[in-house]
Amino acid sequence: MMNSVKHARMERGMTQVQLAEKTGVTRQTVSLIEKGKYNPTLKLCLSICYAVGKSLDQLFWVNEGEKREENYR
Amino acid sequence: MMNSVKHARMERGMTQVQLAEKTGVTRQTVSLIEKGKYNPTLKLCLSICYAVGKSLDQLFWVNEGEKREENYR
DNA sequence: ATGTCATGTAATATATAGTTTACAATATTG
DNA sequence: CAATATTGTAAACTATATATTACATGACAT
Repeated sequence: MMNSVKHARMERGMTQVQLAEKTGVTRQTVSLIEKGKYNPTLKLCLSICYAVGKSLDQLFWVNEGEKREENYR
Repeated sequence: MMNSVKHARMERGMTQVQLAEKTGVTRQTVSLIEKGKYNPTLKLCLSICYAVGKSLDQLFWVNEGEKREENYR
């Protein structure tokens, strides 16, 4: 469950605590999401998007060698 | 929690049952998500994306009068 | 009319996302 | 170095996403 939340957050010069406050969630939750150790809710994903000024695709779409289905698009 | 899952599914000529099977989830879950009554997991959102051949932004980004934060982008 | 098919929805149960508290580890800065 | 800020992580708890079973309804054939 890789994502680019950490990169986007640091671009904005935000700390995990600040992002957590802004998204109404705990610092631990932010940490685990950045580490890819859990599977956030869509609502939370959107909150994070708003907080760091990125879209869902920019933050959570896995472009690399990830397990995207072969017959996509 | 509006989204365009239903529209995308019908474009593909899929039934709720088929989408449910393809995403490894229950028909009821698909129904509730389409009705906007539930807040799916990122993993499930991605499964749905793959199944109907759309991106996260295309399916789950709320462009309309939704509560997107004023200072986005 | 009757028989499927696709969908909406409710009740109860289970898995897991997110909280709380707490401590450790690693920057970072004086 | 010491002091402080930032992050990683663990255990026990709470909230909620999802499963299971079940019933109801409308569409559309036959």
